[in-house]
Amino acid sequence: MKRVTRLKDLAEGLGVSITTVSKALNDHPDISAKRKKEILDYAKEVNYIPNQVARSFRQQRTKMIGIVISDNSNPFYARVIRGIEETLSVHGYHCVVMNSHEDVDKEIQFIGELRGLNVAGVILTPASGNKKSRELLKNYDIPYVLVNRYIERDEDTYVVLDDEQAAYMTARHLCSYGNDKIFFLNFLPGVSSAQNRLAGYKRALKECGFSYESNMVVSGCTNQTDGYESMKRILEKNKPPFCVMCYSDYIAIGAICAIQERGFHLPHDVALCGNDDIGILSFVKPRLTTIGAPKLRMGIASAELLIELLESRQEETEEEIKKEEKHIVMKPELIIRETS
Amino acid sequence: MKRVTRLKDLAEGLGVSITTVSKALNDHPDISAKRKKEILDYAKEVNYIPNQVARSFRQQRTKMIGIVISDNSNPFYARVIRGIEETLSVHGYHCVVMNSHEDVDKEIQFIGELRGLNVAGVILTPASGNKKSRELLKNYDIPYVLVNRYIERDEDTYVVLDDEQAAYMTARHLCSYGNDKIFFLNFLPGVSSAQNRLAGYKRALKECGFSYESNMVVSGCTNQTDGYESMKRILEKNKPPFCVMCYSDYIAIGAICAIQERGFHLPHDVALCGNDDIGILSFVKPRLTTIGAPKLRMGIASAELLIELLESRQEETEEEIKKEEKHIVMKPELIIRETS
DNA sequence: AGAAATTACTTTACCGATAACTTAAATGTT
DNA sequence: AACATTTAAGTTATCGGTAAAGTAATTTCT
Repeated sequence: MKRVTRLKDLAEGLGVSITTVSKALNDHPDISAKRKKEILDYAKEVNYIPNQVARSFRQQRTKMIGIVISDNSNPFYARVIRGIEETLSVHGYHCVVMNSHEDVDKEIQFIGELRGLNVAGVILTPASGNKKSRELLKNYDIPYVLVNRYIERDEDTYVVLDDEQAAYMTARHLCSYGNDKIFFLNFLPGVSSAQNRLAGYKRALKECGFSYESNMVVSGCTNQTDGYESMKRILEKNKPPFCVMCYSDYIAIGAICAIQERGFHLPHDVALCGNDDIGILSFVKPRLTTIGAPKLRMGIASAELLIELLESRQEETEEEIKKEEKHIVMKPELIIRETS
Repeated sequence: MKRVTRLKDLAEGLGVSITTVSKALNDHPDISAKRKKEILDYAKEVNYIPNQVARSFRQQRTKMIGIVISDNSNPFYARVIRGIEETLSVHGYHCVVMNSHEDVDKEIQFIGELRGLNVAGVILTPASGNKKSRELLKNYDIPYVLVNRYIERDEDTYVVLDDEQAAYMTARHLCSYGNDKIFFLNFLPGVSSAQNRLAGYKRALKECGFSYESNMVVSGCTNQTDGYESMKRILEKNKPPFCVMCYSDYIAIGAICAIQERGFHLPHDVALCGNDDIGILSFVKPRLTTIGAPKLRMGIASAELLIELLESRQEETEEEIKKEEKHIVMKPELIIRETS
């Protein structure tokens, strides 16, 4: 079987020019309906697949989007990524996913690599409030959307959860236990979501007439092990009953493990809440009280925002670069189950 | 700041030819050490990033690898993908990850898209034993490695777990309960790993003198919900004590939920085993007995195999395409915890 | 009817990098 | 010194597609 991998092969097979074939495949009005059909049929018959590399090269823009995420092994991001991918694929885009593992230097390196790949845009979960990433993206003139976290509240285009509200709801809920000890196992302090959660936590305490004590907040928990270790340390110095709110379900699982190991019961001795509502835990006992986040919708929304940016850029002439930044803040939902 | 995005800009800035710059950056022996340093320094100073699209186009091969995985939201694959990505990135490759969601048609569509992207190679978790995917990859002349599953035992290059042995070990372990009822919540029947697990299950039963009854095997379980529903149905017709082995930890979690809802206890009433040893569950009570699979190593091994294929292809002249297929079968490890 | 416009194509140029080929100067050999 | 070889460049062609500019043939308009 002769290999048909180029427009040239199609053109020769049909006895027309390369441009005619190109225009026909791109539904250009220059080509008559009859010819168009003829060419499309032939292309299909010989299973022609256009060379995206050549096309990207010629057009100076690819249909590739870079996704820099802090941790793809977290089912939370797996859902977000799925939303992104499915939305982008409808528009003919593909994704290169990179894992920064919360490392800003890696994040910066990845942005450089994505620049080299001439990606059309980037969706980024910034590893911290470090402005270098934004600077690079602007410098390289790559449209971007931040997801789940922002670098600065009033800059950029982003899709986040209302973290302040999420933490506020959780803390208010825990306050109802009438117990003034509410520990907070928080995430990395440089990250916007962690900062907003802390703010929501403080607001709830204040409203409920509890005093904020910084030694009740543990910063820097990222995974189950951190949750487990932090909880163990808390249990060494504090006797239940008390409450615990966790930045993520992952942290919560580790904390629960430590609590149960000590022989305490949820929610009787310790009332505990997670955050994210990752799917697998809905089947695990004790069923975790958590904050439901619209993970898939966050992914979809950020992809849609990015596509908007890309399309507006197509239309606009050099003069009028309308810099409309959009901030989408999604509503959290408190899901009360068995641990509180 | 003047934009320096092309070799041409570097060449003009330095007063040398484009080719000289290209050769210097690629460490070609033509260029003198002095000039090379001069060019490299300048390129670094102005933060030149080579245009991979142009390079890929010219060289007719990209540094992009397609990964078609059946479900990236499963932490099992998240680990495998991480191993793949980290290994490939060392060799300068990037990854396009696509989710087939166990749908062969999507898988086939993706392979076509990857062909259009001119990927250098593909790592694939085939959604079934359907040979079309292999045919396409061969037809398109794309080097590929299968991971976690194969299409046919003696074909292709693949990295899998010894599923037969994994199921055998699990079933033998459960046989020791002296209870002749061992239910098996298995995966999709078209998938090699599910077939091999069934074979291992049968071998263990036979060795232990138990008879194989097909109504004790439930096929087609893919997630927690399937595990939950299947277990519920089993409990309607069967009274504990009995044993259950699950194709995955996900299925196991669903099954445990159903068992506990009925008020039965693990492992006293029901002894149950999962498979995969996904990280999050090591902190969940009751701690699941499972099969440890070297997920990261499977990813690394498949990436290394693919790179081998790519490099051998570079060296070999058209005549001698040495078709060495490699099959890597990794050893499973039984991790006995609290559910058995 | 003759000019203008439209249709349906073809020809040409080009995107950025690199491989193959060429050239000029420096160096080595007898 | 004459010629061969090596070194360090520069020139040219090219990958596959598409945008822009050209060109005949046909249709429309006044």
